[in-house]
Amino acid sequence: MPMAAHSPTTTPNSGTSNLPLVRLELIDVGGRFAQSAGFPRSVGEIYGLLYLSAKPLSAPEIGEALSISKGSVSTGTRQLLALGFIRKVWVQSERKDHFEAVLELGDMLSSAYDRIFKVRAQNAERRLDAVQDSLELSRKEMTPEEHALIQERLERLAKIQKRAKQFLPLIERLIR
Amino acid sequence: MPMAAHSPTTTPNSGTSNLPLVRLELIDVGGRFAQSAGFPRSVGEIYGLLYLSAKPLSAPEIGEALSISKGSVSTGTRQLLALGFIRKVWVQSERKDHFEAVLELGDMLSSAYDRIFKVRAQNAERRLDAVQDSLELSRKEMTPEEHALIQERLERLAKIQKRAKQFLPLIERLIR
DNA sequence: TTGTTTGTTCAATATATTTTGAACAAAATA
DNA sequence: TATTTTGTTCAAAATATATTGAACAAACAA
Repeated sequence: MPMAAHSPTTTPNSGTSNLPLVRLELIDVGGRFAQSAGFPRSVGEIYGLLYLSAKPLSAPEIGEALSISKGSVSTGTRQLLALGFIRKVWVQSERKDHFEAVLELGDMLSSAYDRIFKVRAQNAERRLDAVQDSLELSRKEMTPEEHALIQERLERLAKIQKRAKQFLPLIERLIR
Repeated sequence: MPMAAHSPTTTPNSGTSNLPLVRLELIDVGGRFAQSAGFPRSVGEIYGLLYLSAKPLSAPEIGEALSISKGSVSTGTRQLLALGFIRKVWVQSERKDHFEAVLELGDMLSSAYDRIFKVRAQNAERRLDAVQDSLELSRKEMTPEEHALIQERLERLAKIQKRAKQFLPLIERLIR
C-alpha cells in the first residue's frame, strides 16, 4: 500500500532469445532494482544480462537478447557507463563496441552514491536556502506570528538537513 | 544526465489560491522530494502545505489550496497517514476531518525507513535466493564452466547483500 | 574520395502513472 | 425514517516516461 506499487508486469522477456532461466531471472531482478531506484527498467536489464555473461557483449547482441531496440541499447549503455556500472572493452578483431559488467558492486555503489545522493543533498540544501530567503521577501505580506511560525519550522528542516549531512559520509565509508 | 531527469514542470500551482511565496516554494520542495522518492508529486505537495500551516486543514481546504481534486486529496492523505507523515486531528465544532503535519521529521523518516527500505531489503534477499535455486534447476542446460561462473557471481551478490544488511541498522540508529 | 559499418539523436509512438470526477458508501442530523 | 454532509473508490482522461526506428553523423576500409 505505501510504496509506489511497481506494476506486476510481464515476464522478463518473451522474445526469441534462448537464455537459461537463471539469466532471465537475474535480468528481471536488475530491471526491478533499476525501477525502484528511479531508472528505466531496461537499464537494469542490460546490467543483469551483462552481469552473468561469460564474455563481453556487443550492442546488437544485447538488443537481441533483451528484445529492445538499437536506440534503447545506446541510451541504456550510456547511462550505465556514466554511472560506472559497466565498461567498454575492446574485443579482438571486432569493430563493434563490447560491454562488460563491473563486478565490484562496492565500487559501483560508491560511484552511484557520489553521483546521486551527494548531488541530491546539495540541491536540497540550496533549495532550502532559497526558501528561507523568500521568507524574508514575503515578510510584509504576513503577521509577525505567522512569520515566526514559518521561520521556526524552516529551521527545523535545516537541522534535519545537517543531521543527514553528518551520516551520509558514514554510509559512504561503509559502502567503499 | 545520469538521474531520471525530473521534468522541469510548471510552477507549484497557478490555481486561485493566494498563498505567500514561501509557502508556494515549500509546497514545490515537497513535491519534488516526493517525486525523487518515487511518490506522486501531489503527496509531497500536501505535506509541504501542511508543514507550514499554522492550523490543521480540512480535505476541501487542501484541495482548494493546491487545486487538486477530492479524490487526489483522499488518496494522498491516506498515503501520508500510512507513512506517519501526517496526523488526523479533531477540530472543535467541525465535522470534517482535519490534517496536520507531523513535524518530527526524524520520526517520520524512521517510520518511512521501516516501511520502505526494510521491505525492499527483504524482497531483494528472497529474490536472490530464488535465483540461486533456479541456477540449480538450470544446471543441466549448461556447461560446468558456465555453472561455476554464474555461481561465483551470484555469491558476490549475496555478499554485497550481507554487507548492506550490516549497515542499514546503523543508518536506522542515526535517523532515530 | 566512395561505400560500408557502427553509433547516436530525437520526433513519434507506446507504455505506465497520476489525476479527475461521478457514483457509491458511511456517518451524522433532523 | 429521509436528507444532508463527508469520505472513498475506480473507470476514464490527462500527464509523464520510456522505447522505437528512421535519419543522421562518425569512423573505418578500400
